Amino acid sequence: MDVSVKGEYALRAVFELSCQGTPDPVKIARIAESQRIPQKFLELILAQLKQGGYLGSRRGADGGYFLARPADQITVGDILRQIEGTMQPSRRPFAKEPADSPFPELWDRVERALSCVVDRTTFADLVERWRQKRSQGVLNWQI
Amino acid sequence: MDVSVKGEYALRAVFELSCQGTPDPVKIARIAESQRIPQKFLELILAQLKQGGYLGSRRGADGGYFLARPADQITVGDILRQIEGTMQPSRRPFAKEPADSPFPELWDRVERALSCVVDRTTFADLVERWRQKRSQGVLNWQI
DNA sequence: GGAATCTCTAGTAGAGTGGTAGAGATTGAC
DNA sequence: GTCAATCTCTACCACTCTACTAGAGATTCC
Repeated sequence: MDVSVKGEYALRAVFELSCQGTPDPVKIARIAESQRIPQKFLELILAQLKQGGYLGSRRGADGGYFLARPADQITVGDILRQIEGTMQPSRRPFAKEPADSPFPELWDRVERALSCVVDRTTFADLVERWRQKRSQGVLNWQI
Repeated sequence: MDVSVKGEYALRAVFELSCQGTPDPVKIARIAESQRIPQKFLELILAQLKQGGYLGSRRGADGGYFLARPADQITVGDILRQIEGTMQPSRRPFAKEPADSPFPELWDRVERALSCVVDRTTFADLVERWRQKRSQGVLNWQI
């Protein structure tokens, strides 16, 4: 019931871009450093997110990646689905189950519950909550 | 974001025992057959569920496994946690994250949403829903 | 005693995860 | 036009984990 490291890296990268506010491209190297993600691995992840239409990029000096649309129009669920492939708890046509079983309905419920969180949380929400927490509470200027 | 095959097998086995109604032990071989689970693999799973206190067993002729408590006192979440270890979407102290990040809170929300489904669904619920569906709708007597 | 059952310890093939390596294509600055 | 900085593409790989399998041992009931 867990998210892969790759999925977490993807979320952190998009979060980093969402924090920028500006549409200027950010270098892979910078994202890798500030989010502590292995750079070559991050390259693959960002390419995949670009393929999904969530990011854009520019090559050459002053190149980098940027959000392809505003942060309030990208959800956590979008990114997770793009990286992990799906969100269904059970996507197995194999593990032969008796045709008549109570579990498909259960998995539907689980998926809807998950969806309620991840498809309603945008990166704009994440940035906002994070800024609020920073301004009120524990002061920690690591980023 | 998925449940392992082992976890599914565990759920199906407990469901099978819950359907019995009677406290008589059911043989591994019978559960394996009716739920189409590889028998030797199922042995390991049932032993683990017994360790967790959800099942009891008896050896010898007329032996088998049975629920250690009533089906309305065992939840889907109990079984999943016993088999999968946890339900947190992210349990990684490695993947070094900046100390100050919006994600732990997100994972908490996800876990609570999941919990709402799996910790409130007992095996008695599953059996009841399944019986209702059978009596009303698609008639299918595979089990 | 013996048959039927659970129990315990090992092992294992294959897929998947989490990377790394390096050459190539584009861009911007000079 | 050249050079440096950057993204892009293909390939590879070590390690872990998943989903099993094998087989001998311990109990129980008749």
